[in-house]
Amino acid sequence: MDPKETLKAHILKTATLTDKEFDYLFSYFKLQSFKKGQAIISEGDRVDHEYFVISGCLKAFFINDEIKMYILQFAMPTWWTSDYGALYNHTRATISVDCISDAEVLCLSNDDREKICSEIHQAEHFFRWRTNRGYLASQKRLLSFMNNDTKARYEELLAMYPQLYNLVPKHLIAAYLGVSRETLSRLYNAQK
Amino acid sequence: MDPKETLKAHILKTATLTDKEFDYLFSYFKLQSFKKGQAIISEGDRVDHEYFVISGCLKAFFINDEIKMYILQFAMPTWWTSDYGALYNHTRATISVDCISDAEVLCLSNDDREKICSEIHQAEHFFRWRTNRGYLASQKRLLSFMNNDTKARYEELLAMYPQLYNLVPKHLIAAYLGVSRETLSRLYNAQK
DNA sequence: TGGAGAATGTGATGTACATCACCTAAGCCC
DNA sequence: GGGCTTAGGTGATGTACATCACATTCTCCA
Repeated sequence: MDPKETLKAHILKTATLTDKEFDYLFSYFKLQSFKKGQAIISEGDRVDHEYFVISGCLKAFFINDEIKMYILQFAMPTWWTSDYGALYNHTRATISVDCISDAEVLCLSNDDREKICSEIHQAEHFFRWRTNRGYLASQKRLLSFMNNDTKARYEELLAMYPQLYNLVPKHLIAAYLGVSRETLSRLYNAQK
Repeated sequence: MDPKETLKAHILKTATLTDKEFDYLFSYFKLQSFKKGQAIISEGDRVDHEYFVISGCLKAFFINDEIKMYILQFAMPTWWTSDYGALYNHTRATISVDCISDAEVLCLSNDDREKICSEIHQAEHFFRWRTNRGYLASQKRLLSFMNNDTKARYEELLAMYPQLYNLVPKHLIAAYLGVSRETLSRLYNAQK
């Protein structure tokens, strides 16, 4: 899993870039490694990077009342994550990101992204497409929230990302589904 | 509320276009008028346009089991709407759009948008920004769903769009909040 | 390797909401 | 303007889930 080749394959699915253009674009990314449990963005931080996952698994989450955690996204290889609200609006982080397992990520600063987008039309095209995917996924999840009960959402999640079942502790799956860990436990232990 | 000037002001907030470029871009939009109650997109339709609201109010909604309706978005002037999933993936509509009041909209086809985006870098920039806004709004709403109870979400909605209170029947507000009309009724009639 | 913290299971109880049933009042249309 | 449709209110009842409390098992690192 070469970081550069991983990103290249990912971008070229959507945009048409010459090798030279891609090399230029790639020069703005920095590779970073994190250990399991390590924080990448913490609530209150200044946020100026977004992250492209090369290996491992991150979570982007929100903590309410200093008590309850809600997971917005599990970020797996070739996924992007950050606190995009804070990133675009230049506000402090309300969403945190940390590592569920050891992870390697490519970092890109907000300023550099905007610079690349203004210099390379196809890069702007790529980022439009990427945001669009995120928007559709978010809308789909919102509908699923309104429309399905917890059990259906749990099965939907595991059908879509079977790896999660072994990779992620159950209380984090509950935090993604928006239910208590007790409820989730009872759900899949009800034998019938 | 001149349609052309409305769109122009909207786009120029984000992108830098010459008058000539804007005129060219605008030539791809078609103005359409609809009556209260009229459908713009119905479930099962082929979807190839998106809509920019000039006047009036639309709703984008999903109907489950032929019974329950969930509202994804109220679309007011200068908002964009469509079934974007169907539009981008060239599938049949699962989300419908219709008119809560008489409305005027500017229509843009998916093909024309992509053409404009590839021809005018700043147009691509605009549409990236626009999608980004939608993504952030959708994520915020998702968090609100997980984190807040119905009453808090109701107050949040009215604080953000006070016009809705008079413009939109209560059972549609309930369908946006994802609760039954009875529950919503009891909520704000509880005197305490 | 043993002990502490993390992850998970399970019972008892409370509550926010859905659902069904029925009622009233306000548009709207020939 | 009389009847019909749509919007909205309210009671009774059921249910999915939260919460609290406690027990058990796993994991990992000093």
